[in-house]
Amino acid sequence: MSKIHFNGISKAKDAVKPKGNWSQGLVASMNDPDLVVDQDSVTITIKDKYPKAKHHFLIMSKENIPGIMSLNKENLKLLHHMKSVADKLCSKFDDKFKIGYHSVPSMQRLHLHVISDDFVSPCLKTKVHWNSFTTTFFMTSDDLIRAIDDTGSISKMSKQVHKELINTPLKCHKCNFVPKTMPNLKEHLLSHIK
DNA sequence: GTTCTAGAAC
DNA sequence: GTTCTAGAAC
Repeated sequence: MSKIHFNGISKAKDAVKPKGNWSQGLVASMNDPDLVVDQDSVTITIKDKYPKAKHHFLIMSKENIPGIMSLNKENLKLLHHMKSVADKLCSKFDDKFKIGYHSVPSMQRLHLHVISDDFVSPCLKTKVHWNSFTTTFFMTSDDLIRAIDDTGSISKMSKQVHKELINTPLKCHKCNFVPKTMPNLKEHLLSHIK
């Protein structure tokens, strides 16, 4: 009887991932000409790589602000400007839009979601996706600016509330329909398209 | 954030 | 048997 020995070659984990991890994906997208649609001295507007609706953009800060938890009153001018950029972008379309921030963002770098409220897209797949835009997990730009104006910072959402919001039972955002499954919801959403 | 997929739900 | 969800990813 003999033991099997690893020879050291089997674990080549460093060779597989040459670049930064997934949470830096948006920063990488800022340099992707296929995704950038507009920019000015302080913001870059990109198309979300995995759009959750017919139109889904991200207004990003060029300044390295990690996320909403890093904001303070010195950023108020920037926040108002980002909202202004979002409004101007929306005016190019007939669709109704939601403009706001995720309470617990997954990706690094401050980014404002600008998303049409049809939510018809192959990339919308999970309950997490749905609830991140249709519950209070989605903080409107106006509410976020008001919070910074009032208190000077964004209070961190508790793990408990985060979990509850993300696990909220599916419900249509436009009517009282309660779908049983995500495919069920996606089919229903088509009925709200003009 | 996405991909993959085991096993729960149907 | 197929659909769908939910957790790991070294």
